Amino acid sequence: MAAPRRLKDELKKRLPFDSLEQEASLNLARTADRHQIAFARLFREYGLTPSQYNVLRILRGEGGPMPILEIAGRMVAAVPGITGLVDRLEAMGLVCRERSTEDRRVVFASITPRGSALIGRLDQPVAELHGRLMGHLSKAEQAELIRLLEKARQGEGETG
Amino acid sequence: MAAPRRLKDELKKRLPFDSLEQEASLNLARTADRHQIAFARLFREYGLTPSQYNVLRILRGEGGPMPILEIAGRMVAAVPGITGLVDRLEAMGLVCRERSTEDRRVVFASITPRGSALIGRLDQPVAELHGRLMGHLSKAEQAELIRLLEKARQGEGETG
DNA sequence: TGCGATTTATTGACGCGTAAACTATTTGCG
DNA sequence: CGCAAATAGTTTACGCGTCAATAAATCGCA
Repeated sequence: MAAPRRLKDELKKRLPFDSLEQEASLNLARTADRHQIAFARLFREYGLTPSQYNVLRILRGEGGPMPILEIAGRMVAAVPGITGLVDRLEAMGLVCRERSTEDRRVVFASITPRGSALIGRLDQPVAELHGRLMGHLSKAEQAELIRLLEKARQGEGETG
Repeated sequence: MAAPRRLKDELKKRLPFDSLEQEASLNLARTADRHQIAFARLFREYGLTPSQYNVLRILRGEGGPMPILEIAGRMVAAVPGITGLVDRLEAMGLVCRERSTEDRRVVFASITPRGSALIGRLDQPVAELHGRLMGHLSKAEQAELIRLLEKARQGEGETG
């Protein structure tokens, strides 16, 4: 896997502070982490984790029952994690499961009125937090940030 | 905690897609996640998790023994998590612990030669991955992205 | 000096993400 | 039809992050 011998191999110790790419990369990670923590705190006030909120948002957006794997597909999460997530949301009464009659392998989940009410109460605070975290960037800056982030996401599907 | 009654409360259902702030926020989260996954895959090839690599980098940068809490302080992680992290790294022989003689509450950790060798082997691939993830942005774009991310990090310490 | 508060670190409980193995159901191909 | 392959979901095992509680050592102040 390692690249064949290169001069750079000899120099790889004590680089000054690597590269602009690395600085951008680390800034991205750090900023996202900070923001994520702020959201996690908000959600916790309502008894939810970020993942749980995410599932509820997806289900509300869908409007009706949705195969569990499709929920997983819209999240960053891999397949197996979704099971326990839905388990807990079901135990809280925020979603419900039902097996498909057509294909009995498929399990649908949908948001309950109670779940809907809960994230409804979160809409306002969530919007305000988005505003607080990003609002001191001008609209032009936000648009440029979005453009750069989208571009930054295009360089990561090509090694696999 | 909820803001007093506003017209927006009545309108809060079925917003089109909220705001530019939200779009920026979600782009940030999504992009960082994708990149983080790419790094996690790389680290796993070397038997490390991102957090473990992070600890090793910090210890290498420090050069010598370092109080465990100071390691935690340089990471996103909260205090308690650092213990198990160092536990495992110690079990792998990549770091070692030693109690301070001056203040016997303090536990120092330092990187072992084996730990140093391991992340040394990672320097090149890590740099290459940074390059692959960010390299298709021009230098000017990277600099602008860094600026915007740093600015985006300034709006999140003020609620308490 | 002595006792409570603070600091440093650890432990335990819980939720999440990931990989690997497994079950149940459906599909496909001979 | 019948059995292998694919698909949907779950379970298990492990590592990490967070909170709450605890232990050990030190500090601080009467």
